[in-house]
Amino acid sequence: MEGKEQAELAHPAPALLLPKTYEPREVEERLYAEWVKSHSFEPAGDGTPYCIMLPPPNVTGTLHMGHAFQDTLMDLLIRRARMEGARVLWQTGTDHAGIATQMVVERELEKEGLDRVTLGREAFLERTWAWKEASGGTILRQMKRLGCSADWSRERFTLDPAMSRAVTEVFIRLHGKDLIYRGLRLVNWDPLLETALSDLEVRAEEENGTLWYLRYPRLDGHPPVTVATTRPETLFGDVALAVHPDDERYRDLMGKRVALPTGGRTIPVIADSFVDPAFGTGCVKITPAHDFSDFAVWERLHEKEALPLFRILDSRGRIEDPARSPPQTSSRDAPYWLPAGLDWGSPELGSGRLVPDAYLGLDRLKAREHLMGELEAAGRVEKTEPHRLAIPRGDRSGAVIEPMLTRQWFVRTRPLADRAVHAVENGRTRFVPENWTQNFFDWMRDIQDWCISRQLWWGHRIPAWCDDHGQWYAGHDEADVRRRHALDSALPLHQDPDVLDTWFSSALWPFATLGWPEAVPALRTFYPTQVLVTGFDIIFFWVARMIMLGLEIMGEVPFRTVYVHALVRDAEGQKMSKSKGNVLDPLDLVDGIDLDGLVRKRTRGLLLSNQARKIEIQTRKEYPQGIPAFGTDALRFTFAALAAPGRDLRFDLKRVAGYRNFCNKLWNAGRLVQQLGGPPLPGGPSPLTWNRWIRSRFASVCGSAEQALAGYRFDELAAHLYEFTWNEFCDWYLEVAKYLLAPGHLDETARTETRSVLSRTYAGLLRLLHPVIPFITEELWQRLDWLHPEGPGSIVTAAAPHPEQEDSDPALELRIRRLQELVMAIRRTRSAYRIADGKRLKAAFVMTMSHPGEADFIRQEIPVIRLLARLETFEEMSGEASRPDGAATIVTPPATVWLTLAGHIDRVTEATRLRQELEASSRQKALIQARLENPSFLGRAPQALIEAERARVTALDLNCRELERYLEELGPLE
RNA sequence: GGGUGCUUAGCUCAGAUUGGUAGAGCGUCGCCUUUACACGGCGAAAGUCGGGGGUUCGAUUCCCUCAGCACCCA
Repeated sequence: MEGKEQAELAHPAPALLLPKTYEPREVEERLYAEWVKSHSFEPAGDGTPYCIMLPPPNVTGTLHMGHAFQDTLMDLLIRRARMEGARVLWQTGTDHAGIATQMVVERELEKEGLDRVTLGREAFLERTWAWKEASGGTILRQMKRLGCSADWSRERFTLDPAMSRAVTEVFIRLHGKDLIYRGLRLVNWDPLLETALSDLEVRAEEENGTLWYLRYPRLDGHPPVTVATTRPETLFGDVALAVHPDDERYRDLMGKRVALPTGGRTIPVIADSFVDPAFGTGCVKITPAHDFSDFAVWERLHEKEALPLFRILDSRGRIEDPARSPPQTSSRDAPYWLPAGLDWGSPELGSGRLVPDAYLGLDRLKAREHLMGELEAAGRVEKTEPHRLAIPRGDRSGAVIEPMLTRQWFVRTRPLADRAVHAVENGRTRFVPENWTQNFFDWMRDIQDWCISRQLWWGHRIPAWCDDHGQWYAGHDEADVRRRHALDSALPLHQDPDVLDTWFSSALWPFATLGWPEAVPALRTFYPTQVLVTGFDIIFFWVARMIMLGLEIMGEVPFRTVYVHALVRDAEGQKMSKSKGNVLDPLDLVDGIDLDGLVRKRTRGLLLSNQARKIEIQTRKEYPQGIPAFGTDALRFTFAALAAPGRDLRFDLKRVAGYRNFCNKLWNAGRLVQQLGGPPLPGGPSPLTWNRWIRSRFASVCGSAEQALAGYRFDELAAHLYEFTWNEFCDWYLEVAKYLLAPGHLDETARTETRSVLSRTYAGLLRLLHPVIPFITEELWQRLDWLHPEGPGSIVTAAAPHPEQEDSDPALELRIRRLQELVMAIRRTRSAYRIADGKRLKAAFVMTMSHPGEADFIRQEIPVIRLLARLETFEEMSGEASRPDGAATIVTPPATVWLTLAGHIDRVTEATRLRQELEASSRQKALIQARLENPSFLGRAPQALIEAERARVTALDLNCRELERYLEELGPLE
């Protein structure tokens, strides 16, 4: 850079100077567009591959705080890796979210007076695709506002043709290895959505229910037996009563038959130790098609006891009678099983009528009411009592889930889970924090087969065809099926109408997005990926399944590390939810929102008006001013700072304000650098104390940052960056630099050197901060382009700063720390006497006995100490000197200072101040002395510790004696 | 019922693979329009580290136990 320009830099024209306050909004949109335009986010170079898979958000989704948090952490890792020179891919895309999306479109249809059945499958799917094209990109657009540096050119959607091919191929392979099978089993059935759900899509909450005690008449003339149930309406599906084998009360009942309380059908009484004799009457009804534990009993005993199995609810949860019209499902075979010798006409099955006419077609709850009325009237109800029970509800629809007997497709998880467990045991994948490993093992050891068929239309159609004998074949299409299985072209085949669980395709995300089954370079380069960043709530939904299928299909785990983060909650620790009205939209924190806008947003679409009122009141109280615009960087820094290991994190708006201030601080440091900084010269240790010090501190913070990142401690990373930037660089170095660079304090060489170190350190700091706060650092980087003469360019691809060994100077750091303590002690004293900062005081000092060697250093730094402690003079006195009149005494390790306070000093304040310090010191001294007098301590504590404690006592003792001396000099207080 | 985690300053949270001196942000209080920044500067107050017991020379940290809270599984 030319000398003339340099001079201008030191005194930039006002127009060129940065504005006083950082204004994020304009900066962010402009810079993001530039980044995308210059392909900054696409893999480049030939460095080590580094890949993160974005957990694909639902196409129906909008960005919530959890996403924003997660996205920030991923972007931080990605940006840092890019600056390390890695070949970086952040794979992005969305998930088709079968149920959620279908619900959205069905609701739209409903408004038009249509429904999907009248529309037909083809038209419905067309409609859904149209919706996806129009509205499916919301969440990805929002991610861009957060600065996410994903490779948008590689965006994928789980229903893309290429993804579908991968899904089909995996299905065919697993089916061929008998890892996918079709089975008659109980599944969780959502009667509102009319589909099966996996265990994980069901939430059980305790609700108030009733326990009904029903009388089942005995056929042997004894009084009826009483059975307690929470689901009386399922009695039409009863196939037995069960008691505990050791239950003496029912000894004479075992093996006998009883009648149902209505309808007259008879069932046997069987013994099984699963029955809890303490629950109800100790005798329970067995309804295997509608209860998971009853089904387990049936599986154990149906052969021995000749128990049939049939269901009495249809897909919408209405009573049906399998004896009259054997039930149909969407698949080709019926969900029932009859033992040899029984058919629907047998008397044991009600001679063709399991269910009385009056109940047919009634919804299950209606049927319950009706039935209880009837039984009450017939004297079949002994009593009812209130009962708390866990009610399962679909996490999408909220409907009460029915355990329902259906035929579905399942993944045989046992062998896959075993390999996944091995992979984690062998460290091929590790969890961070580690304690999730145990959680993962526990679930994997107990894993149930995974029901992957869904009775929906929106999704990957199951690539399986059935012939008329119930034989199933998998293939890419019908022709492929015939070819693979050598089937005659005349054989009629019907494709399964169902689709696959969305999570099935999500499980293939890590390799399908990279191009599998094609052996493309991206797949070779980026699989397995480095790290998966995810919440613990989907470890089982997604993480475990990706590991299982990754191992099965690719022969290798999909990621080396699983970083499990906490879930974001509101400031009170409540889960954020629309119905609670405590949701924060991350973009409202970025751009700000006024109070009315916020209220409108939170109450829109709520069903209950009193709920809306409550939320409005609460919102107006909590955010009387609405939410100010904090900018993306402030939000990102907050997320990083909150990312301590743990299960949940409370999100407090005040934190964001604090980090907005931090950004502004950094910005204004830039203003000062703009005024004082000079062209950065090639490195090498500086001859000047403060320059050497800041370089040493910078090296140290670079090291700490590296270490924090390696351990995924984003909170520590944020703390280190914050601390260095504000409390070291700004508070000390910039203050000193201002002084040093003022005219007349340094010779030309030293000036140039100092201006260089100032610029070099600030530029390094920007690079260190960039992964966390990309926008402001890029803006500063570009506006202060002379900071990086090696080329204009964007900070996105600048090199990450690393600790430079030659910069590190721990001895100097220690000296400066003592100097800082001296300065702070003087400031404390000033503050104790309420001296205005503007007032310059005179001070004198004598070096303390314990640090005579520091004298030269302190002498040399007298001008800086005068500046920092706001002293007019700071003169050394000889060791024998005594306190000047009207001076306060300050005792610090390197020196004792007399601060002239003419007019301010008063003996009471002074004595109090000194006495307090003396008390603190002697308390500490006594504590350590006691320890040193304890023979067990001397005998057993490590020698180094003992030495250190002795040294401390000596220092404290010196300190105390000094203080005592000056107290004495003050004389007695009257 | 089984399991996991949490309890540290007024609030929100670090710290515990390695036991010895308790940390941050916000808030509070005092002083200050010092020409980078009032989204600022300087300073201060504030903690029996949930209760009890044990191990240890020494426990906020390790072990046991109790209480409260949260979540997961049945």
